[in-house]
Amino acid sequence: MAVTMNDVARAAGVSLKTVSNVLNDYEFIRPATKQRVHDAIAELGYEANLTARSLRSGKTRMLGLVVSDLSAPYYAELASRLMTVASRRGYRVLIEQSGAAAENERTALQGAFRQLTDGLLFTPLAMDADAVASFRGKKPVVLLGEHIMDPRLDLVTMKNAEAAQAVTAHLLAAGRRRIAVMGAHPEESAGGAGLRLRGYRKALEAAGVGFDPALVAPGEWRRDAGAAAVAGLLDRGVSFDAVFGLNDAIALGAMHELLVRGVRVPQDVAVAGFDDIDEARFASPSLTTVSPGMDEIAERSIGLLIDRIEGLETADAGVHIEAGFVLKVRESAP
Amino acid sequence: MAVTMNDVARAAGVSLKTVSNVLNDYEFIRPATKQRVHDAIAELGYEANLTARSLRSGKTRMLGLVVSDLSAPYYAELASRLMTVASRRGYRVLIEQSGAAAENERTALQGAFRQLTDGLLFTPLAMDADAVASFRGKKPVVLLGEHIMDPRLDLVTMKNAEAAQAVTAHLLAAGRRRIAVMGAHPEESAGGAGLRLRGYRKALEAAGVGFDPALVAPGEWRRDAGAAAVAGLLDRGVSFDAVFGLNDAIALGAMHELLVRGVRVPQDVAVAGFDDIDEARFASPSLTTVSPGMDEIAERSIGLLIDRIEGLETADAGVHIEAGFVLKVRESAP
DNA sequence: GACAATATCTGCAACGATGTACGGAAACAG
DNA sequence: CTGTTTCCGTACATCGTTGCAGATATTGTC
Repeated sequence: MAVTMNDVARAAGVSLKTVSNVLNDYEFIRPATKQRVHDAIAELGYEANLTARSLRSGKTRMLGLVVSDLSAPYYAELASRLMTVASRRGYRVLIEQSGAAAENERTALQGAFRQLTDGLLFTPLAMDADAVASFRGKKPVVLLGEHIMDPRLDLVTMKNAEAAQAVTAHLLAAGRRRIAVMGAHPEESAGGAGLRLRGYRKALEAAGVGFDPALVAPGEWRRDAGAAAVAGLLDRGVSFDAVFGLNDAIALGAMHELLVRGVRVPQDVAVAGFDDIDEARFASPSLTTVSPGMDEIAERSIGLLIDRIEGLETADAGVHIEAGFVLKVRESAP
Repeated sequence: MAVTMNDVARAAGVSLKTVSNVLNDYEFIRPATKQRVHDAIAELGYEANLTARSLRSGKTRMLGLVVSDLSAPYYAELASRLMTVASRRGYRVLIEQSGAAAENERTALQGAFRQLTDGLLFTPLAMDADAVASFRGKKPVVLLGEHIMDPRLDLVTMKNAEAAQAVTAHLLAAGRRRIAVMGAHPEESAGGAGLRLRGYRKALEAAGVGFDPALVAPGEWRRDAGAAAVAGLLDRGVSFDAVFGLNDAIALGAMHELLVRGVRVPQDVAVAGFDDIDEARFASPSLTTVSPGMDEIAERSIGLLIDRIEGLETADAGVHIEAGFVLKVRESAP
């Protein structure tokens, strides 16, 4: 049987409530009593029962993080940072994988997962703004990374369109004219894919280069999908002199398939990605990409969420935070 | 205010306890009453309060996973699979990053994290068997991946030494004689590094090739450490014709540095790793490595842990499970 | 038809903390 | 020295569930 507050109270010769008051930094306690309580706690090795505390207080001091797949490098790196930042403010992060399925996203917003957490960092991939707004419930939700620009919802995002435009412009500036895009999500309106694609088209337009739908390859944001997309284009005989992967995993998969097929990178085809995961730096050739400021995103999203939870942020409308980006020019597209 | 069991009881015209009994599959309930309760639950949209349930029952239905750093690809991929497997048995996984620091590993074993979980999957990097055994407490702990062969402790591992030996033997068979090893942890006795290193030496011995300490580069298991290790060897003028990274991240970082320096892989130096993370398949050249059967590890470690928690596994001594391995020969070391 | 055995349901206490309300002591004003 | 204010500490109820023990209904046995 674990040591309870009652045991501490008895040992310190005070009431149970006084122990509770000491632990909760209640103002009016004589230093002497406070000391006695602390001594008793140390002596007995008391640790507060978090479950009981949660039941009574209604707070769990856990944040929920909903991503499609934790094995995706971007999410893994993000989750790692989020956990570190959260712990500095005394919170833990509980992760849920949605597999990008609308049903799983809904249960994450409403079900048991929600109960276990005081607030949610949510990466909506299948749900749209209206669905999120109607299912989100009362506890704070901060949308992450994607770009559902809904005035009702808090959002921490990156400059998806601008960054994608910058990458594309970089490829164009290097003389590339037939830039294949990989990882488009045709039936998805929300989500970064659409915005990044928009940035791509805007860059083309600005450069006076025509948009060719044949160069747009749909696919999930995984290495194997990138490889498959390249294989598809090559097999169909579509010609292209650059690949823009809508995220790094896709770009790296694409680059691999190009090299396997004997296509030289960057001489024959330049390759660029999006996210600047650690792997991008160490790929061969190293991957040109855009860094969305993950540290800033982690810091500010956790900050906003906890501020909402603790009532420090009280804006009625959604708070929108957009992190900056940095183009990282490397060997794959100099 | 959320709907409670009491509300359901009132709506169904039964006692609170009967609702509880229905939810806990108590045997003696008339089908008719059971139906009424279920109807009331559906009508009111009742969901059990997990915190209250935990407080009363002492179970959280959460498993703890302690790894050094979730952004390490191996751990990210493992965590993802573990979560999926656990959810099939009705458990969630709460992750804690230890940073490979002994102090953090200890608090994960004893502190608040422990309270929140019914059992632990623990990757000890800094602690040794005795420390784990003495701090582990009463709830089940299954050691993961490393090779603290302690008869007191449950353990799911891979064939570290054998697999490392196989990789090294493969390099030797290809005619490599000066095989640099990267990622050694000199002052660590527990942990996979030592075992993998042992496998390496065993292979050398079996082939009658002398062991050269100058070829052993210490370093953390990250890409940048691999790159730094290669840089160190090259700068010191140490000659070598192969690199064995004690994990894939190290090997990939090493390979990157080699290529940057104009060393051809595999012609001049062959490179092999350990773990078979997804990235290894898509690297260029693709990375020869050994697959430790991650699916099997995930499946069996979760299985063992939950069996312990639920009292289905009652062996007094530690259960030891060793997953098989498969050598994946790819371009970096054909 | 009486008694035991079994099935079905219920009430109360408890898990371990916190919120509210209040009582007594000390400090201060007049 | 009384009355008010400020400190300090306590008792009791409560969060929403489950374990235990028991009450009541139903069935079976002879």
